[in-house]
Amino acid sequence: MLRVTCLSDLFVHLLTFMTNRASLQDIADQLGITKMTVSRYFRSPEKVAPATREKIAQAVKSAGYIHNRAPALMSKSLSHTIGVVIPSLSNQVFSALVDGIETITNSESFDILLAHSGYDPKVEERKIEMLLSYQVDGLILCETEHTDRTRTMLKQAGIPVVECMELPEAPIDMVVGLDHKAAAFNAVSRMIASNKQHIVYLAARLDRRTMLRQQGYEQAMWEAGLTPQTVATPFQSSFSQGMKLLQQALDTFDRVDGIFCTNDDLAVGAMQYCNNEGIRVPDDLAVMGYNGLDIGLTMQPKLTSVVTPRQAIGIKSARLLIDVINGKVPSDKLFDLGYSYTEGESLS
Amino acid sequence: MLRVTCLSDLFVHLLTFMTNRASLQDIADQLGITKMTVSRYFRSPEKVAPATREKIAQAVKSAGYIHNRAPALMSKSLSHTIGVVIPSLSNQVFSALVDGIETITNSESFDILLAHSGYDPKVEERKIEMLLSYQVDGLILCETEHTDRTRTMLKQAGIPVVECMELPEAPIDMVVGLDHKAAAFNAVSRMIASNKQHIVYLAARLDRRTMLRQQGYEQAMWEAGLTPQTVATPFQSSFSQGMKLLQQALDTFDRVDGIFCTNDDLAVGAMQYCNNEGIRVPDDLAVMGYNGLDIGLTMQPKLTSVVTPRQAIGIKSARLLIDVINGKVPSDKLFDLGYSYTEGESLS
DNA sequence: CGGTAAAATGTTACGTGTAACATGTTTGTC
DNA sequence: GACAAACATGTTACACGTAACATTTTACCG
Repeated sequence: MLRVTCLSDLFVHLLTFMTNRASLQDIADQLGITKMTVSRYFRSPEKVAPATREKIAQAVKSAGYIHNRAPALMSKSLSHTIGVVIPSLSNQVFSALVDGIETITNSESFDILLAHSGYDPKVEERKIEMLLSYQVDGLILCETEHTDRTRTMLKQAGIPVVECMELPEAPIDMVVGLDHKAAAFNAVSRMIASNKQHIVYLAARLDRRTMLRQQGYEQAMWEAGLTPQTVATPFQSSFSQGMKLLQQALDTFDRVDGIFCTNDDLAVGAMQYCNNEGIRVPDDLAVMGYNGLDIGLTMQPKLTSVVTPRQAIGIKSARLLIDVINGKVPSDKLFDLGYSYTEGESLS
Repeated sequence: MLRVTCLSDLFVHLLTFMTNRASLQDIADQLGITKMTVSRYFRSPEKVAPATREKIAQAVKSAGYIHNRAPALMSKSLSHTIGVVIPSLSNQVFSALVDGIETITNSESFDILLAHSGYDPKVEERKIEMLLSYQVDGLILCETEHTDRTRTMLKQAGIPVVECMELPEAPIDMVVGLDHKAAAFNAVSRMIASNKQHIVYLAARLDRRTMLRQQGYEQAMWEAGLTPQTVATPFQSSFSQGMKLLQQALDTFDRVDGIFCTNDDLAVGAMQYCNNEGIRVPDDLAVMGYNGLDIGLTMQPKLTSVVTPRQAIGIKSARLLIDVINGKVPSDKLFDLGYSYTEGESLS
């Protein structure tokens, strides 16, 4: 029952309704109860009498109350929110990762605050600072290169952090990923095993993961008594970069009978180039990609590619992070989730 | 100068430092000043004496203070944050859009809270509710289908909203986009003008934009006295879907001499299929894509595609939203930013 | 120096949901 | 109908950065 003792009270109510967003107090006033009961209605409805529950539900609906998490953020209790920083918003690798993360956060009633860094540690620093200012309970980062300030901030923030996708040399806290160098080594060894000798590494956007794959590639070549040869561009990788890099490789080196591409974008671009130029894959040129994206399987022949378990990495990362947030002690701080291959035909 | 009157004071300081994150008060106590001065150091440093500034800078650094926006969110003042909901995290269209948005937010010192809906209005509703709970000053949405509850919430939230990419029938507030039906009509008319008569529309993920393009396609066909024919799948579009849909079109219809694809993923998949099957583009089959992504230009022949000005849409959306947040009255509530074409060769 | 303007710093109050504890109310049992 | 237990609701205090206003300190000039 709305209790209005005088006209000015009503006026104040109307005014509040017009200008400010409704608060718990507004709902409570309207029903002649305290905001605590309304708060309980949201947090633990079973503790509110059914009749009251009904009244509140109606008042909440008519007032259009929207939860305000600001006060809760001020208390030291958990915000039930984790921050996720991905490098790019147009890469299936990270969208699958976030999908994995969300299967866990949804079932655990955690929220995600998402930010993207554009592969730039300075931007990552800024975004992490923003996420910390929202009092997130934990962070999932997809890169392992961080500014000094980022490392200091994270140390002082005192929240759990998962670095994922890769196994960093200097982990901040926990790690869920795979060994890109080992994967590259294995992939190139496969190419060599199928009698390719003049394998070139195609690389773009020279970040750490690209470098690690290069190391694996070079090790596999040296161990087989072959000479590693690389063409690289600092630009963002793309299909057209893949075409250009293959062209450049063929121009630069006497013989090329295989290419190991740092990702599927380059590999597909390169295969396009082969199609256009009449180079037969895999007879004239073996092609190995990295990531195992859908597009590789539409190629003729199908692209052979290293598959990274990105959804599983997302799931494991979120699981681990939330467990630690909830006070569990993890069995380990590092999880290597390995890799596999697409069933392609571009190798031999 | 650190003023510690007794040992227990020091102990409390240490304890605070160990367990809780440093607050403005902690910094102030350490320096024997009030937190207000420290707050000013962050908000308007020019109002703090240089000597004090120096001291605070040092204390802030050693304490590892990280700004906490929770209290500010409780005041009715602006949070200088806008929420952005995109449908997908692996689509160049939306990453370019966000890039555009960020050029503006960066220069205006606004932060972005990002969420993704997976093209699902129910998920969009949840994400919007979350963003509102963080007291964002405005919202940019990339879809025009919303649940009833979303519309109610947004009305009651009383913040400006920009719907972008499209021109909705029932706009919530402001709109920045383009007319997909008109673009499709124009694109198909071009195909007809280059003497194609049996043009099939290839569609996936049957959302509103897909439908609008279908309407434009059908209108163009009818007006030219031709019969529209569509093959569609409810699944997410992908390169392999493009292959399948073209195959299906060729199986289903007697003659097909052109395809209009709802996006470049399908178009590229379809062109792959042509490459694989020896269908000549554009002589046997004209192909028109939609979005103008990089990959289209690596094809042989280059894909002709409708280019949507997504970066410009992002810039305009953010500009408009922030202007309104800052109290300006916009000259208009709807901005149609048009479309253009890639210089492709897949048409004629 | 005196006095005023400007600069620097301080004081007070505020916003709002919730934990922890306290009080009031109903239910059920003998 | 008395009383304990369970249930429902209320009370109080708290978190912390900042706007608005108040006070103190410094700078400057005749």
